[in-house]
Amino acid sequence: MTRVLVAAPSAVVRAGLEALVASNPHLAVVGQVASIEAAARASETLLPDVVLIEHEWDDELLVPGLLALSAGGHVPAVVVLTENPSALWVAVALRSRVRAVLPREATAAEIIAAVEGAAAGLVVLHPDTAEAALASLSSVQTAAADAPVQVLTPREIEVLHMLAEGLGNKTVARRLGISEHTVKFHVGSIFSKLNVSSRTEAVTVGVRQGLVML
Amino acid sequence: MTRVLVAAPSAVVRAGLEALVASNPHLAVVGQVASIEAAARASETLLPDVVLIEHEWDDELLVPGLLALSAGGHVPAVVVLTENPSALWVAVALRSRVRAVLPREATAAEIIAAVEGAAAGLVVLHPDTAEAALASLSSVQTAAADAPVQVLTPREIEVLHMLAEGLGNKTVARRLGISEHTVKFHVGSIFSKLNVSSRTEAVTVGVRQGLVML
DNA sequence: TACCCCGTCCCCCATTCGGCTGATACGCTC
DNA sequence: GAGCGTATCAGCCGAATGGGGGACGGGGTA
Repeated sequence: MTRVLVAAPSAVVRAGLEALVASNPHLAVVGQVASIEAAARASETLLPDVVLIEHEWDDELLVPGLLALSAGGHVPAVVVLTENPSALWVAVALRSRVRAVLPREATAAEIIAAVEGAAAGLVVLHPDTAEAALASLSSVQTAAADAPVQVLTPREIEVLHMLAEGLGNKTVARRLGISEHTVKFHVGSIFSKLNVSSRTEAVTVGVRQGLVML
Repeated sequence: MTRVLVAAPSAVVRAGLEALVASNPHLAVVGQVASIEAAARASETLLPDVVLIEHEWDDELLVPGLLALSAGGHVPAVVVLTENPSALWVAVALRSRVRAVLPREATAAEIIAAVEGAAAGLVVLHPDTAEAALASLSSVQTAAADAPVQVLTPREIEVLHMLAEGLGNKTVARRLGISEHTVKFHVGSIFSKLNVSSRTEAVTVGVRQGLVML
């Protein structure tokens, strides 16, 4: 019997999830809480195998709670129902105890399967999410959406990597063994090719286009 | 009732998988075949929901068969048991109808969960595989590991998001309806909490720690 | 050869950034 | 009520950033 703890801010959603989970004879709901922080506390006494979390807002806000959930003596698997699971979020989540990420519109069968898979220690993802997440690792850019993928010269990519590390022009210059003026020139070229106007923006665009990986 | 077609070159393995699958009341084995090509043909008449494939050798040899399986009128989900699922193979497989990839040493509970997840249309992976696949996303992952993940205040996260967009302090100030001085204060707080010294570095660390998503 | 792109270097200059020392006010907890 | 954290505001200043301009060599291709 797999023990499930339901966490959702809305009582209606909690009731719905509990009914859905309890309909499966292999699963038992051992408790309901309103937040992931409460789930982390309740986890110590209820000892759930799986914590099923539904939440409303930014995925980032979930991170501290997930860490708290992984910090306790009893570490359950986590299933997250979220609005719009992005690839990067999934990558981060899987480094904690999150084992499944589903969109909130997931069907009953999907949620049941995700909970059971998570209980078995498997990673369960929605196809869209998985494809997006795994697409990032086939580093060869798959023609990013709008822009025809600006081609940076090898030197520019090298510089862009250092920008991503947060290095200043002077440090980049020392590391490449060239003058700071030249670095500024390269940075300027990157800006115009990526159609941005600040080094920080250049990094985000570079990451989005797969030019650099964090 | 989920209809499962078992494909494995070894009769012993087929029998084992059939027993394992049939032990679950939700699953029914509708047939056994010795190869993926045979599975593609049988799929047309047996109409399985899931094809459970166990195979011995290189994963790449499976690709033509997977394509055949996806080419027919009836397209089942596919669960693959393989020797050593590599990240790259997984990425490729998911673009066809493969929904689950497990090592051959997978436990009964894992296989059952994978079949059910695949039937529900979900992607199921073994943690090792998923981790390996997603590890490529972050080549230098030391930051998240050692640091106990500094918790930023909501306001700081808000500011960090705008930094990631490449906005300047002045623009952030206008957007938040606060003074530029206050923005600089928040940025400074972010720096010290994230232990960085430039806005660009703050963004990369924030992304790596899941505080912001690109 | 002439042309273009890449990489290198240089100057000037306005703007921005980051760090410093301060202050006020709100809400929470002890 | 005292203390702490969060959020707000202010001035100051040195350093870094970003955008102009022009110039030189080397490796390709037309």
